[in-house]
Amino acid sequence: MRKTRRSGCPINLTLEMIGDRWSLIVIRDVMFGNRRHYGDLLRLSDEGIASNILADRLARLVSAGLLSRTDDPTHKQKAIYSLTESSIQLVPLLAHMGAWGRRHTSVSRELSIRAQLLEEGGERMWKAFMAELRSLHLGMPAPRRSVFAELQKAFESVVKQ
Amino acid sequence: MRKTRRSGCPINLTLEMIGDRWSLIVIRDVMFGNRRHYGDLLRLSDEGIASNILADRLARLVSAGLLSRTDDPTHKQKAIYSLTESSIQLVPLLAHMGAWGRRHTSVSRELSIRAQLLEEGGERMWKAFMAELRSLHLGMPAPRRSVFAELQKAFESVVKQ
DNA sequence: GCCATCTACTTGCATATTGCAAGTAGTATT
DNA sequence: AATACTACTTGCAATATGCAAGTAGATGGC
Repeated sequence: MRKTRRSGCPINLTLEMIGDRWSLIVIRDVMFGNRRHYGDLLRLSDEGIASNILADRLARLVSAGLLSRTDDPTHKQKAIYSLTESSIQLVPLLAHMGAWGRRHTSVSRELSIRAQLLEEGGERMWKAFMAELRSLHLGMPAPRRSVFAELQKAFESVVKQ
Repeated sequence: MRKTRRSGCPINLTLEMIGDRWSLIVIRDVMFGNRRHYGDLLRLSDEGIASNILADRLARLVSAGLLSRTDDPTHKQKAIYSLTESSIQLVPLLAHMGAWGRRHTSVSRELSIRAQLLEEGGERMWKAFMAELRSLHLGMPAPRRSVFAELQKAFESVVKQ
């Protein structure tokens, strides 16, 4: 743990919370991959996160209020990780990161189709996606539009090509 | 240096480029503070960056194409660091980070007034700011509106209170 | 010309973080 | 009763960070 914050600048404080190499990867997988269990996050990880790092990040994110952890009723050892309102509000940030990455790094086609859709969909799509995440993770009523399904479908059709 | 990229995901690749605790701080200071010399970045740093970390990050950012380094004609030892088109396109990302930080972390008033203005100004203001940065850093013609001056003025009026 | 100061860094070393591989205790399945 | 799955932990090596001090060359004042 770090002793104290470096400054009161909002960009700095955001970096102190999620500015490391794994926190946003974990949030991304929960958000876009709907991976809700430790094991899913570990084994399906595209980037190959180590088990101790994953455990550490999950604990940190829960204590920072960016994830919540609840028991899975179907299995006494399983825990379900959910987004919180704070992390759902990271959607525009992640969409921008994806858009920037598509332009300035050498992305792969399969893994950037979702970023492309989110960029093209704009604010309207982000709002719809956030409403859907609130239903999936916070128990709010489900919206009509499923951005999640749109993204999955596009991803799968690219993968199958 | 890291061997190879972890995955082709745009969010991951963006994180691999700027997802550490200092890169965006340096870019922020060049962008919003117009700090163009090593010494300014070191001595005026709100977060107290160490000299070796600063040297390392400047070198990395230059080699990643997020900053450029040119000789200062007024002093043979001075170097001028400038934003590039890639880093200028980080403006919306930084604006979102500032907006998120204002809502979800305990920011200080002086250091968040600029984030507030940028958030309220929206896309329109970001575009104007990017045009201004292109004039300051890339030698493009200067736009009429100076977002930089607006931000500075707001910052100073808050500090003087 | 001389010396103090300024310039962009580098160096050495202690501490913290990350990454890998293996292990653990309890739970569910067959 | 044995096997496999669950969410982790542990030990240790490699890497990154942070602090304090040092360096070589350039500039400015006298």
